[in-house]
Amino acid sequence: MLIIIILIMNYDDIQKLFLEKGFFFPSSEIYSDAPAGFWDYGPLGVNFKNKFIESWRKNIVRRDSMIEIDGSQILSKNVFVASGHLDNFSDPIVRCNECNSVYRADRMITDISGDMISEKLSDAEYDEKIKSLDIKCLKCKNSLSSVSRFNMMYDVGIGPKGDASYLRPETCQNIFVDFLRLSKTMRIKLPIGIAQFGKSFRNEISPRQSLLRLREFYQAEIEVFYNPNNVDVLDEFSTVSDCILNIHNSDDEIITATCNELVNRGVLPNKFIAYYLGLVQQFYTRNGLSLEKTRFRILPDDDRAFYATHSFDFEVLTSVGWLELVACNNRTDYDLSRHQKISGKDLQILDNEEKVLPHVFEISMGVDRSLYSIVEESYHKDGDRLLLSLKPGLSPFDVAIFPLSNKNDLPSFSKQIFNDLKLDFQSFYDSSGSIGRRYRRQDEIGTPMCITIDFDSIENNDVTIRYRDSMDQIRVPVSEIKNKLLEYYNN
RNA sequence: GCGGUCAUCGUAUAGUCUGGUCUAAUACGUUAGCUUGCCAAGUUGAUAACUCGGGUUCAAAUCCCGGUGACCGCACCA
Repeated sequence: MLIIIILIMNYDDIQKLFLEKGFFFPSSEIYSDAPAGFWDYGPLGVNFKNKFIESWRKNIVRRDSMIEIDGSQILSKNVFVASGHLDNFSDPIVRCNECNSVYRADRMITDISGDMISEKLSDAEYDEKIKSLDIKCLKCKNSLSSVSRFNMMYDVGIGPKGDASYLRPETCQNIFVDFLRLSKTMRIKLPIGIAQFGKSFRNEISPRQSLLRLREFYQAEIEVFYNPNNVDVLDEFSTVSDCILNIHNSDDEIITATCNELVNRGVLPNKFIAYYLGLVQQFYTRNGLSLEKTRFRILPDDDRAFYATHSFDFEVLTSVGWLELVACNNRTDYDLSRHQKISGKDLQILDNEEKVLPHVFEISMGVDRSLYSIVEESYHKDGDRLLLSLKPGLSPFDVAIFPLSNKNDLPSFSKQIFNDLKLDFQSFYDSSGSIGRRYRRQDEIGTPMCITIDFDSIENNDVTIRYRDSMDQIRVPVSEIKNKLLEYYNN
């Protein structure tokens, strides 16, 4: 009996795969002053990311007839005055005058005085408290500087005068500030999802773990605008009512049940929210994360972002612990009312004769982290074979084409097949090394099918298709290749 | 940002303590042949590295100082 040992890979193995195969690598790598937290996507990473986003478009955006925008990454200061990021996104910090240790002023005062200190005080109020409590550096006991602000947003000077503006710390603000025009030009009806995929920027104090904590990263966000008086009338709910979710509640219990049961038992507030959580679960299951390793964590009051009334973090269990992939937040009318106030524009729209300021439910996906998690769960060692079992449609290459030998007319015949496929499928041609080696190389980067042309191929006009997961081989006529590929990818 | 540990071909290691045959080695990888012809075989070549800057010294991968980065811990994580 053959025993196949399947070994699970950890963070270091994934990192090595990324670097060696050109998925991702550090930005500005050849310069010694390359800052941490910035990563470039290599050729395989780009293909993989594009396919992941295409799956997001197909299975969420197009499925629900959402509309998509692609907004500017630099936004005006007023956007962030309204959004609250200028106030809430900056931490009050103090610095030791001797050893340069940095502390959060509010937490330090809370720890030492024992009283809860708000993070919303003015700098002068913090200075006052530090002085009256005679707080010194925790490490070297020397005096502390006065309070200053560390804002996680990158500021950008515009034009010769350097007018203040910022790189967006989340993609969704574009959606809110574009809402007025979209509502007037796109004939939208509530509920309507507005989607955006793009870069966000946060000046993390200490980025770590490559793709898991970046200073410049991809988000795929959906803001669902809805009428708060009308949240339970969603026809589509039936498509997820039997979808099973793991809910991790604030009492540290795990509740596993269908969306329908979770609403009926009051674990989830309504069908509207349950529907979108179901969509997220279905999307990730389809793309390779198993239910057993995923959960929605209900965030307790003190853990939620400043704009949210309900928050559910979709998390996945990886070799580095539970990792947040998607933040699902009920932002209510926080954003639109703030933008309405600061901009002075009326952002209400008509919904069945009723004038409403829509509420917003947000599904904010961290793309880089999602890609990492999918690779970690898909990558394993099958005997001595390294195998990346990505789901159909996610692999960097759809198909690889190999002439068995470089003799006779095999290469030119193979090139013809390659040229015939490469516009419709992400194809890869390789003629060097033994055939086994070529198969293994594709296994490791997840290519699900390889086509081999042998000495009989020219005469019979047929090829061998070899499958990644089973290693099975089938013989098909050249005219059948595209059908076989479509059969696999539409499965 | 702080503290600890660390940094050598694409990757994993040797060499560093005790400076000098280090003209930096080995394996895997990559690559060009030969061979083979459906699962990382064999064989002959080739490829490619001392993190960056400064200092000590007759001589630095090796010792000293600083920068940058990585890992672990603290803090941070909208």
